[in-house]
Formats: sequence, C-alpha cells, structure tokens
Amino acid sequence: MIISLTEENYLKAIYTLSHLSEESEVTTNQISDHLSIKAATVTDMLKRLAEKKLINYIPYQGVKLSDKGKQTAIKVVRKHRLWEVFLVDKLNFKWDEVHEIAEQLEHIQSDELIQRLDTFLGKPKFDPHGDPIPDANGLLNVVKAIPLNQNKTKGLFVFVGVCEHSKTFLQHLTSIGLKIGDSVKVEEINEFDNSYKVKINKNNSQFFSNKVASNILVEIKK
Amino acid sequence: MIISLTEENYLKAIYTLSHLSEESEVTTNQISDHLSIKAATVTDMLKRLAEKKLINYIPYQGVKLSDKGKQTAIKVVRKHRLWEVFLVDKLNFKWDEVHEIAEQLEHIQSDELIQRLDTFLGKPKFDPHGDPIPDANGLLNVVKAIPLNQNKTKGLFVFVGVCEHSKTFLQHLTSIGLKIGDSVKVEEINEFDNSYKVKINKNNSQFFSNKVASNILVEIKK
DNA sequence: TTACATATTTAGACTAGTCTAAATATTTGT
DNA sequence: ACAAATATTTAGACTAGTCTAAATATGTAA
Repeated sequence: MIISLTEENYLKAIYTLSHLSEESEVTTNQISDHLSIKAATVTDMLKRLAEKKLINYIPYQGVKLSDKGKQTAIKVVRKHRLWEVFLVDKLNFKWDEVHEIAEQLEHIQSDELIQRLDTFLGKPKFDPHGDPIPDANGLLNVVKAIPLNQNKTKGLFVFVGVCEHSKTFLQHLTSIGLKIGDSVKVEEINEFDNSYKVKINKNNSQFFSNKVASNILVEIKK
Repeated sequence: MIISLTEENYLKAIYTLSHLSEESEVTTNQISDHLSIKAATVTDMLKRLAEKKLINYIPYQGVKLSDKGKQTAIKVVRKHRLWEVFLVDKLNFKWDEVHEIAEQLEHIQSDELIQRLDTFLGKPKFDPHGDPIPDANGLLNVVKAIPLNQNKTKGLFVFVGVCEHSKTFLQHLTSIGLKIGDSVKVEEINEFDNSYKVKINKNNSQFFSNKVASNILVEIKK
C-alpha cells in the first residue's frame, strides 16, 4: 500500500499528539492546530486514513493509530531523528538548524537507506535534541527524564533533552552555554517566580527562568 | 518563486534531452517519452513553465530552458550526483542501486545542505557512474570521452563513464569486472559484428559486444 | 434541562497534476 | 503539391489535498 507524504505527516502528528497527554484519543482540532491545516480538511483526511486502516476513527470521538499506522509513524520519526544526527554529526549543522531539513528527508523511501544510515552513524540511540531514536523494530528507549521545574529539590542533574524544539529556544540554550549531557546543579529555587539558580558543569552560577526550567529535561545524576 | 518537485523533474528532463542531440530545442514527445507522461499533460506543464519564465516555449516548435530554468535544472543534477556519491562512498551502496534514491534526494531544498554535503564528500568532480558534477556555480567539467565503439583503432584507453545507466547494464559491467578508472586495452576489433577483444587492467582478455562498447565512455590513456 | 459555546462534519469550490479522446498543425513521401 | 502519417494541442474529466461557509453534534453552565 502506498502512503503519501501528506498521509505520513498526519500519522506522525497523531503519533506525537497521542504522547503529549494521557488521552490516547487525538482530536480533529488538535491535529488541525498542530499541522496548521483547517479542521474540515483534517476530517477529510481522517476518513481516508480510516479507509486505509491506518487509524481507528469514530466521528466526533477522535482518532487512534492502528498497528499499521503506528508502525508507519514510528518509522517516519526514526528517519527524522537519524537524519538529524547525520546533519549535526557529519555535516556540522547546529542543533537549531536541522529540523526543517529533516522534515523533508524523513519522507525518503528506502528501507535499505535507513538501515545503512543507521549503521553509518553508529546506531545512535538519541538525536541531537536528546529525543530517543526508535530502533529498526520500532522500539524506543524509554526516557525517565522530567522537566527541571518538576524537581522541587536542590541537587545534581544531567541535561538530557528539551520539551520545546523551537529554533529560538535552542539558540537560547546555546547562548547560555547548555548542551545535551551537561551537568546541572540546582543551587537555589526562588519561590516568588520559580526561577532556578544553577551551575552548569564547573562554570559560574546563573539563573534559569521557570519557562526555561520547564522546557529542559533532566535526569538525576548518578 | 516556488518550483514544485514536478516542475523540477520537467526542467531536468528538458536539460538532459537538450544535451543528447545537437538540437537545442526539445520536443513535447521527447519529454513525454522520457518521463512516461502523456504528451497532452506535457503541453499543459510547458505552458505553466513558460508562464513562470523557466522555459521558452513556442507551440508546435518545442522548448528551450531559460537562464533561470537552466540554473534550476543544473542544481537538481548537482544534488542528484552529490547524493549518489554519498550513497556509494559513505553508505557503501553499489553503483547500480543508487539512482532511485537519488531521484528522491535531489529534491531536498536547502542550499546550505548541498554546500555542506559537497564539502563532506571532498568536493567530488564525478559521480559513481563517471558523470561530471556541476560546481556551486553550475559549471561542469567538460568531458571529452567518447563511446568505445567510436574508436576504430586498437590502443589503450581508460574507462571513465557510461551512456546507459540502467541497473541491468551496470550490473553487467560489474559482473565483467569493469569499474570506473580501469584501463581498457583494445586488442582486436572484429569486423563482422563489431565486437571488441579487450584486456581490462592486467587481466585475461575478453569480448565486448558492440552494444556494450557503445555504452562505455573512454578516454585515450596518456 | 435547556440554551449557549465549542468542536466537528458536510457541502461546495479551487489548484496541481494527471488522463483520454478529439481537433488541429506539421512533416513526409510520392 | 497533396495525402497520409505523425506530432501537438485543446477540451473535458478525475484525484489528492486544500479552503470557506454552513450545518450538526457535543459539552457545559445556569
């Protein structure tokens, strides 16, 4: 069965949205907002995807990926993240420059290509933003990281990923001097604005706004 | 101005066809055959490309690329050939396996990506089939190679490229043991069927049919 | 529970890219 | 130079993917 580039994008959107909240059902409006496509158009496409057995769709009730649909979505995510590793590790792009290009590359059709790219890159487990890369069977490393602002205690953490992927946020982290894998020591949490006084690696202390802290994923440092 | 993937393919086809013969004008039917798209459809597209000033089109008289159209076509060819080098040199694909994938990759839009890929690959001048790669300004190495069967004399040559790019032909050359850069010594030319007795590098002599000889590009070895 | 607000779907229309069939233009062979 | 063959264009239709406007369904608050 042929799955068009557009269909792949809808499947990926549904996959992503279904992991943002506890709800397993994704709504028409969520997809509409996420893809910047009018809800009426989304409804049309949902009917087509249901026709193809890629989703389970009940009018007015939202939508869930079928096994086949999930498999397709995960493959697209795998390709996206592998290409991002390629762009950063091999072509020296910055982590805030690769999203758009990977959005195009993720639709290249060739299983052999993905497999060889994966090998060429050393079978990476995470992309440049710390997001896990599904393996060839669609299995994902479960990351138990949490946003920094959910830690209400001082302590030593490792920066392992971001929630927000926008260019401006990534550039902000770069200007702060924060990179994936850096250690983040929380020295103070200010109650009035929930800002964080932190030390990155061995550098001078600085402040993270709550907005920054809420978009940074950390694990407790062992 | 946005140029669609489909439009890029038409421009590339016109570019390729205009270099196959002396005629600088390309006909509707040539494009139709080359792309396996009905002539009526091609006419429609030619009107649209003319509207966008990418070609000069006179109904019934054929078509020529404008400067802008030629520039676009050459960029697509550059991307195609660079990606082929990537697939063969970095991902270890065989030369007969890369065409289809490169047909997809050639449409990825990012000038920065092409430039970095070029650098990563060591600014190659030729693709895995010996076809010259246009530089960033669209300038091509002029190759003065000729098909082997246009040499009517014995002598020592270097195999530098192919005319035919089909998978079966490329696989045939591989099974013969002929690779780009090999020396080809013509020991005999048989008049009755225009077959060639040749020695590849220092190996045993073998025969090339005229069909093979006509699709192999060689230069005289210095 | 009813009315309002919100979410979703339906209906109808548009564009890009394709097709087939028919009409027209060009080229070629006698 | 004319008729036949060939090449090209026009006309009308189809699909995928999008839109806007209108209709309908669902959820919520008094």
